Amino acid sequence: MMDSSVAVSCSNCSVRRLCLPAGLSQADIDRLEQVTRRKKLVKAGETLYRAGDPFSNLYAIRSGSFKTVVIAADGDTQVTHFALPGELLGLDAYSDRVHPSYAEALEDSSVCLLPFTQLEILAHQVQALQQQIYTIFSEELRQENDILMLLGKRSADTRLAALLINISSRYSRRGYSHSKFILSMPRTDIANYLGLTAETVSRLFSRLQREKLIKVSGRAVEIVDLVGLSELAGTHCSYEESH
Amino acid sequence: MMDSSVAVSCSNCSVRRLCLPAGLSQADIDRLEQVTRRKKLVKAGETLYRAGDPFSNLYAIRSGSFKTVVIAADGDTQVTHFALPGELLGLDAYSDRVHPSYAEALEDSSVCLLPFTQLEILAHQVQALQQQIYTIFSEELRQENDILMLLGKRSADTRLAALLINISSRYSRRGYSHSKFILSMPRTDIANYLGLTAETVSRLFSRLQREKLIKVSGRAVEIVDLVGLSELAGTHCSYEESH
DNA sequence: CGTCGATTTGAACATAATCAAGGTTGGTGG
DNA sequence: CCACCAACCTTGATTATGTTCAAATCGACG
Repeated sequence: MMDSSVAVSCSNCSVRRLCLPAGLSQADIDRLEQVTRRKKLVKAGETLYRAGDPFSNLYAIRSGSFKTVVIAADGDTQVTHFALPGELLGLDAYSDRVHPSYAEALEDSSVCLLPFTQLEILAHQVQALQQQIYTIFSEELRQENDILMLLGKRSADTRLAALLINISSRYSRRGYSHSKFILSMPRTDIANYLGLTAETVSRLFSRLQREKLIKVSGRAVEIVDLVGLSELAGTHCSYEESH
Repeated sequence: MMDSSVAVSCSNCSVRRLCLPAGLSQADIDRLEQVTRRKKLVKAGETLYRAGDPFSNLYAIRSGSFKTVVIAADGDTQVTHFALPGELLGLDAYSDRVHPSYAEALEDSSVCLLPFTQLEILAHQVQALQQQIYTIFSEELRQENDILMLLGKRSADTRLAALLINISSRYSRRGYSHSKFILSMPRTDIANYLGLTAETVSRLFSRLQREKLIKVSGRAVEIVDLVGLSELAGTHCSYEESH
């Protein structure tokens, strides 16, 4: 890990308000920084961790994006998450001390390493951090609920619409445009995530464009009719979850 | 809450080894009991909490079973969980301080009330409890991954097979037969959970019986060919997660 | 400019949804 | 004890939706 000497500081991190430091006092952030000194660069297509790897760190995404994938006994795979900057990876490994999924960078990315044992000790001393960890766990659970909702809905167009709304709101939360963004993942990953085939996803992009809800050009997406898309998705465009 | 005076003790609870006390010393359990004194009875069809209710307690199921359901903006519902004895309900409410789903008893049930604020304070003092809470959060996340896997798989028979295997292993963990059990939920709930219709689920039960993988009579299920069913489910029957 | 992977599009097919009856089961009251 | 009712479950016929297989096109990159 030749890049581990790179100095990292939460204080001047561009995604700190979305990450663990959110809501912490400057003094607490100073203490947090003592366990988050190391970062790691992961190139597009490389894995951050593999299924079965021992659990030692959580990873906070500084830049780039990842997909997490679980592998069934029969070798079948399922994309379970698309993770964006400020989001945490690896929480689901705690109980087994082993990562149940693998995380692969969708583009060149940078992550902070959070040694969990040290984080645990610090959380014991800093009440606000403890609560922040609970919050992140809980938010993760709630987000999974949303995905379940999405996959439970039968129609394919509803699923894609919901994913676009979801990604849009997450980009907007990062401070980027909520109407124009570049999807970092290929159609096959979107399809796998939504429980569809790549062909169907491609057709849906075409259809949504024909219906003047979005504009697509490869992985570049522009949401033209947010209200219409939200109605299709069934999740009346929720941008209020930002704060 | 007229039943709140009923004395409850973790020490002699039949599901303690599946619940929060798992792995705690007797001394720690004694302390835990001080915050878990109250229990509540919920009749079949009644709700334990509703979506939007303020978060104040976690609920540990002592007996019976529940479904948790999220309601989309368009009124559409999605069953997200079937919860059995020893399992905890309400964890996903932490971040918003509000329950994002409702929990309804599938049969007459009994739960322990765990006031989260008190639990949090105690966890701060008892390291083992703190870790147990992390573990439960993390297990919950991992379980959600399994469900995603399940919904992502295209074929309906695979989904039902996977659910049966999952429920079977959970019953076995409780000490009950893993080959014979009574499903406490109606077909419509199974269908909603699996992203199918009740008719399809009914046909699938018939088909799995015709193929000699199971025997069904209403809600009573017997798994005849566990290996065959596991192969269909794709999750090579995992009973090793018990300990 | 050529190559390879990713994407789009088309046509035939499969799977599960929908619509529509029947058939069970358990609880209630005569 | 039996009749009745209301949920719940099963089964069949038809239809809709998404998959599969196949081929053409696009686009990044050497």
